[in-house]
Amino acid sequence: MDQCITDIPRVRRGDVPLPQEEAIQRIASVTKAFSDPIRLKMVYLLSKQSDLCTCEFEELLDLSQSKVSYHLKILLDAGVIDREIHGSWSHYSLRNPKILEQVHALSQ
Amino acid sequence: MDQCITDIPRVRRGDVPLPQEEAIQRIASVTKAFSDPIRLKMVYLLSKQSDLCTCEFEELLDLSQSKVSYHLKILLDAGVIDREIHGSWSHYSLRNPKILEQVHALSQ
DNA sequence: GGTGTTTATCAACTTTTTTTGATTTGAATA
DNA sequence: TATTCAAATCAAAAAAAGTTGATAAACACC
Repeated sequence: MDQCITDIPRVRRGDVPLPQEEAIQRIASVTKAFSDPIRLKMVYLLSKQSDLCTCEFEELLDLSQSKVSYHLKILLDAGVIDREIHGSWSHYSLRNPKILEQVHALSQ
Repeated sequence: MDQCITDIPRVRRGDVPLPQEEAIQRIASVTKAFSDPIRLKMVYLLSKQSDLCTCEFEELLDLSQSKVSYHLKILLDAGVIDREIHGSWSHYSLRNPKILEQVHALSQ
């Protein structure tokens, strides 16, 4: 057989320590928040318009009210966006206004 | 009622142009690739050990062969990793060695 | 050729995520 | 107080993603 690049097996269990499971889960919850097209569009809209309420997402993305609430909650729980309540309205904004650039950098 | 921060409705469909659906989908495929704990660990391992074959992921993460192949394919299809075939072995490496830092920056 | 190794793929199943429509909650207004 | 409006929540259904064990393909070695 062709010589493998290096000897095999080269690394065994325990050779490379992994991060804490908790740290992995935290990162996964954030990347998961960005992994849905609807939520990416929401983040995009917030990067152009720094403050939007639920009904504006409905209007801009042509989505049902419960669908909008569902996705906003995922972004909120992941810490991607913040909510400010004014009367009956919920206003959302990006916690980090530069986040979209960082997401975009992942796919370059 | 409390005065809303601004008049409503403030923005309507078409007011904020969205990126092409295709561009959104491409970004989503990358963020989705990073949204699973197993795949995050794989990327982490590759950031510490620049080249690993399928069976090494099995050993290091204590996972079945088909599960490892399944997750590696998702990372490969998203363009996160590259594959080099040597005989019967498939060797994987990060397309962008700094990608883990960028992923980590998302959750800061 | 026959055997063993590494890896990918497949189909069936399980789990998770998303969607949908209805209901509930809280607040403003007539 | 009754009504209306914005938004969250719920339960059921649908869709997507992940897991599992088996099979297949490609290669090396005897």
